[in-house]
Amino acid sequence: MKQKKADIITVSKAARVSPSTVSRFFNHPELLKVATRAKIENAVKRTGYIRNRAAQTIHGIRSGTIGVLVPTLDHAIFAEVVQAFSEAVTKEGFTILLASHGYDLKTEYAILRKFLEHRVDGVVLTGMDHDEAVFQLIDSQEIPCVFMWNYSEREGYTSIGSDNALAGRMITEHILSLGHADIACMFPPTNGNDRALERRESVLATLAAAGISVPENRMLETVYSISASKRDAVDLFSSTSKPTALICGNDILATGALFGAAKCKLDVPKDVSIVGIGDFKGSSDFEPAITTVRLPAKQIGARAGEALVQKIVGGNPEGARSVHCLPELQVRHSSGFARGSGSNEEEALA
Amino acid sequence: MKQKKADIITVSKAARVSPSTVSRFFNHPELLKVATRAKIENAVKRTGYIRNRAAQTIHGIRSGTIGVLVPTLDHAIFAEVVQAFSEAVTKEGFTILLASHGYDLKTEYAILRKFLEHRVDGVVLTGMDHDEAVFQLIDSQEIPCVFMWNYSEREGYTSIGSDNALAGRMITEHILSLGHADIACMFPPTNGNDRALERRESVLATLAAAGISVPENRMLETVYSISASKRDAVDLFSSTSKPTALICGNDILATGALFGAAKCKLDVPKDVSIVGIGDFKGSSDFEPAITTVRLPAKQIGARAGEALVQKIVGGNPEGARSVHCLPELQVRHSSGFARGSGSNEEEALA
DNA sequence: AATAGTTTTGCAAATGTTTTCATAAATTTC
DNA sequence: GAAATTTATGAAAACATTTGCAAAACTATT
Repeated sequence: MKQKKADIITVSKAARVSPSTVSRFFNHPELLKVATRAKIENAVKRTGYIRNRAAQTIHGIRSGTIGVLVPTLDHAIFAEVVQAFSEAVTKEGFTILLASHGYDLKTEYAILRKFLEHRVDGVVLTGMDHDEAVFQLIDSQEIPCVFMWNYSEREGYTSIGSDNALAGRMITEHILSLGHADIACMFPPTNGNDRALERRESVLATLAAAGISVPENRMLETVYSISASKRDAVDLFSSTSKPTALICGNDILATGALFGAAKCKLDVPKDVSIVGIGDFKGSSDFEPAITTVRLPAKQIGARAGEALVQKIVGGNPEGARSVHCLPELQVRHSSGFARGSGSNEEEALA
Repeated sequence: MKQKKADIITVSKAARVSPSTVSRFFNHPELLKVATRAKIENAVKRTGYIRNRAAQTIHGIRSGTIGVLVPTLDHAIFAEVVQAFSEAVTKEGFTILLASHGYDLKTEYAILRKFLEHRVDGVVLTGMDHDEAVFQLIDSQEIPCVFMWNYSEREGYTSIGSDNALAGRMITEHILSLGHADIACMFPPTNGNDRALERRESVLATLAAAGISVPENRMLETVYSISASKRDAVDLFSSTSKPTALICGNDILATGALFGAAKCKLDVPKDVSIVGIGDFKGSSDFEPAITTVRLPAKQIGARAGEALVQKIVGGNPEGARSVHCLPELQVRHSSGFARGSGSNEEEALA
């Protein structure tokens, strides 16, 4: 029996009431008599009816969806942010439409358009580095929008995240405070990735301010992967003159670098200090535990979710202010005093 | 100027054609004269019109969305599967609706219903362990559906994934082949997680078949986290009689266990062999590289995506057959011969 | 230049809901 | 127990599209 999918009319017939009454059953049940409610409830069961949000949406009712746009889910950190975001908005009844652009800003624009075709109630984008068309589209469509991951003071937009430049400065100052002067850096490619760019620039600037410059061959550009960073670290550590410290643009690179050091039989932190940025999931349990700057991914995701929901249901699209989730230096065991810097100090807890 | 959002009528007026013509411009452009196309194209630009998929959807046209349901994105492995899936279906013009149920089967059912309200064109679920109502709903709604991650021969459903029991057997046989008899196990809680359950059962069964039973205190139930598994491993390794091998239900647990071993100054694999299941991202680069059974997450995600698209656009909902993505033993450096093996031959009756 | 044949376009109905307004039913009040 | 209220329900318009059908505008043919 090829019965068509039940619609509200099917239900209304089965319950011997009008379609409007069935609609009210779902949207304003308190307006119905208990008896009528029961009849309809029963009819819904029998017919297997499932409401059609598409049909509701064309009445200007919210679609109940939020578009989430990240570079990739392959980096655990974004997955974590998305998970936290998702939990925050699910609680309020929203479902997320998810897509990744692979660091391609044109793709990002195309996806945003697609989200708008689906009439999402709001969107979250990652970072502040976007095609100009993206900003224009957001403005012209007046769609509630939050930028997450970076904190930025760009006028007229809400961003929820951390200040990556600050994070870069913090980790660098930590390394400097340990007396290091012979420092190498390892950062991911920065195009389409303003987070990485800001970190690198501020690390370099902080070093420069301390009178330290990083020579070309100590400045590694390494794709985001443990195997690549392990390989590059092995190369670095195999050279005759090793640096006393390696600052990595994120904890994945630091992890790989630590494996590289282990492979080269280097003792961390005695022979070399290795630090990251991000404080990813395994970082604190690593042996040795990784010194890093914590960027509170879960908090960022959750806050971004709340802020966006606020914009959507709170009605005041200007409402949510940007919030800066402060980075926190986590001094652990992968960093120590520079080789031959003064005497053999004990580990100093700050 | 508070101009309302442009709809197809706004465009039709701007282009001085009828709404139907505008509709055709998008859906069957080849039916229009070049001149008309140009007029409309121009009008679309001027008005900033964005198509409304919700309105299309109520005509029975596909919504262009696929519902993806995973336990959580916090486990990198699921994020990876989702990423691969997403890439596969995005290529075909679909957008994904993503939600996680946190291993709660009732929540999963609720989310599935929500997906159906959004009139997704298809759904992917993780694993084969679901509320009976979930299967009923899928059957009654005749929605294209693929189960990913596990391979199963359950009649009438398409599953794309690996055989977890086989994976468990493979890693156990490897450990046995190295002469281990004093074996501990560490598995995550198994409720709502058939993958973990199948692995554990088959590991235990394989050991039993070899005449080895795992005493209560060597059978660890550890939540999926590096810190928990590190802690539990430290406890295990601190006891007076250490096992010669530890089989972990997944690579995250194995990673934590390796850190635990490092903390206890144990040499892996000389003092103890530690193996996992999954072959997660960092596993091959870990020091020592982790012996594990590879479950091809990327492949599973991609295949699942292709299969589902096939079901949706290919029209034949029965079309896509289940596919088994074979697990592969990866022998690396975290496993070795048992301490003092050779003299340790217990009664081996088969 | 009239006719037949095509191609292009518009009209109007249809899609599955919600909502306003009006009416019918139930309840309260005197 | 009838009138006045209040509450519950239905009819019909509205939402943003698509599409079958018919009319209009071209082309080709003679």
